[in-house]
Amino acid sequence: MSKATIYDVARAANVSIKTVSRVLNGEPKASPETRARVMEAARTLNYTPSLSARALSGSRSFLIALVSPGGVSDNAMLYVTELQLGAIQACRAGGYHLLTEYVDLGASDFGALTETLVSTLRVDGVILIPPLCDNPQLLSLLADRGVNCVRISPTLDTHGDEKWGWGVDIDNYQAAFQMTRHLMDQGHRDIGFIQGHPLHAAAAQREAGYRDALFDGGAIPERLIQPGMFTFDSALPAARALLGQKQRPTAIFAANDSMAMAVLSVAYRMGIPVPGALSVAGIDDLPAASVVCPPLTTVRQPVVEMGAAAARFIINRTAGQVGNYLKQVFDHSLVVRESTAPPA
Amino acid sequence: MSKATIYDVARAANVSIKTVSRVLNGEPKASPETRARVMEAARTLNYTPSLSARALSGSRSFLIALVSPGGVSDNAMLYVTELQLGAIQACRAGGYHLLTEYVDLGASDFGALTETLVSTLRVDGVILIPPLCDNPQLLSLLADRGVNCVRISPTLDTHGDEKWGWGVDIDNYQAAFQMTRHLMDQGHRDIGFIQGHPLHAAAAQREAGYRDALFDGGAIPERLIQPGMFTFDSALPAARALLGQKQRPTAIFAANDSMAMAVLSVAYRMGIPVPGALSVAGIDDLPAASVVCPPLTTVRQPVVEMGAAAARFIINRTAGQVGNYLKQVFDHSLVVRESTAPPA
DNA sequence: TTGTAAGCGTTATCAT
DNA sequence: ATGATAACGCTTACAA
Repeated sequence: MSKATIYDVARAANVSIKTVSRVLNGEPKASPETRARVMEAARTLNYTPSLSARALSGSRSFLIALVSPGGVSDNAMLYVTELQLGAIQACRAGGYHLLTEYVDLGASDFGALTETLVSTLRVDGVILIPPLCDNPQLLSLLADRGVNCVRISPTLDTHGDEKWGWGVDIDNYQAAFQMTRHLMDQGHRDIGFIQGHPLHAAAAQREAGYRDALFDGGAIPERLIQPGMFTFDSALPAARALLGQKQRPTAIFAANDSMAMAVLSVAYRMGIPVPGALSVAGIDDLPAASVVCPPLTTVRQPVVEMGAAAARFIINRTAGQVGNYLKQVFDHSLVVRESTAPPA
Repeated sequence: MSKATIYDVARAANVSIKTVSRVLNGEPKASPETRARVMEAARTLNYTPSLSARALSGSRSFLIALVSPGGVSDNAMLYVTELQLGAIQACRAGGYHLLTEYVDLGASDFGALTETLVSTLRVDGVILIPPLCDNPQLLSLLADRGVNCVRISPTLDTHGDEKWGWGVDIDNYQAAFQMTRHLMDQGHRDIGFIQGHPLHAAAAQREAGYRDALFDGGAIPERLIQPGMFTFDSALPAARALLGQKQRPTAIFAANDSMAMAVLSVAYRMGIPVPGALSVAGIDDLPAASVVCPPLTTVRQPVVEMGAAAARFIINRTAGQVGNYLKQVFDHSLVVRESTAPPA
């Protein structure tokens, strides 16, 4: 009924608690016979070790914190759910558990957050969601305390310094390049672009991919490029500017899905049929992307896998394995749905 | 640099560790003077107590687990993010932390999950997302171990038995009733309805609200009511059935937003203008609801608040306060956007 | 290969 | 009002 302890197992298996500990932690020294006896005892007693006790005594807490920026209401944040799913799966596989914490970017006390993470929780690592993963203050606070950080789609250039943590990302340049080429393959030449948040490196990389793909011999008229902030609302004026031109583009490529949906919305209001008179594309493959009308052509990031890789990195690192790569780049894939078609 | 312990604080304040513990836990017996000295010492030392140590020694772990069903890819699950946000906020306010766990509904070992929650993590409570919150096996496993459960939008009737946990919900009947009336106020009489998952009590309650509002004197032709499962895909055939009728309804009310979006999608493909020739409404106010074309009229649940209330309940419960209410019903609100309008 | 004993940093039980 | 001291359940030296 009440929880079994290591002593109960030791007694049942007729060994010392140390032996139980050894067996359960997979340490080498233990005779197969003893090992079997201990395993058996643990199973029948329904024993699972106490995390608190392990953490208090050992050097690991078996806890990973996923830290997201609070106060973000845009649905761009939705991929966090998938990231979390991947992280949880990896945690389970490694006997770890995932804590979720939010930080308000505005009036936030990164010092207190760090203290909580390090002293109270003693987490074995932290997964940072953008734009937290690019906050130099938070990053250095964590680095000073020796916390393993994994940054999701990191922007801030760490100049190869490992102390700033490890990162997972896709090749944003290639993703945008390929999407632009997809549009061009369909016959589009007048392709508008809505930029992402200027402080986010992914934004610049995506714009570069667009520019390089489109350039291909001729200069790009600046009227085709409009500013955005990665949010739905920020793309509304950009879409209006693009679609209000006398010679309006036959396609618009937004730097992410939230903004592409804004384009869809503006086109809808202006009575411009998509993809009949306008093709629209984004990047991210948000859950909503397949549900809007028409379903959005976009680039899919393996977000679940990225979350799992992030957690795995921390787990391996804590277990002593030293992965010395500073960033892992994942494969993306073009998802062609109905929002893109050859121009009329 | 390295973490301060209660001993460091005791030494700095020139008291015993017990006194430090007392002061920090707000226990009554402590002279104001001593209290001030301890607080001061704790502040300057940047001391935060170790969760592991507290959990190991005391009766609380300061941990709450949010358990979601895994393998759910429908965007209906998106409100979990908001629920989580609320729960985290409440946790922070109470010195708690939120763990997230997933369970695969298919091949899931609820016993192992329970053991992890109870023995390994020793969580102070569990928040259960539908349809987990209605799984009798899991529920009784947790109840047997004395785990505080909070069920989100619970379905399974617990006949007022407190051991099955507490619940948070909205008044689904009223929500559907009001939405139907909104449609009727606009002049609609031929209002189609897409049902929710048959095993989910909210589905039945919403249907009842719809029926009662619409009935109002005359019987409801069964052709107006089509089956659905709360998912986008499940509502596609239902929408087609409704819109394929010679005398098609002038409005469709889907039991949730995911399905309402499916209606939008089918109408789009059939060339039926919304809201010109068809009004569409849902329930939930998913993040995507405001982004689709046209923006969806729906019912908003205070999901963030519900998450916070769930966590708060567990925290208060663990702290000894006995809230003996079995369910808290939150206010919903009609969100009228552009997908509903008077019939032509 | 196995066992003993000493922490880990708290809370809780007694005294004082 | 305050302080020793014993748990709590484990890992980690250090022996045997």
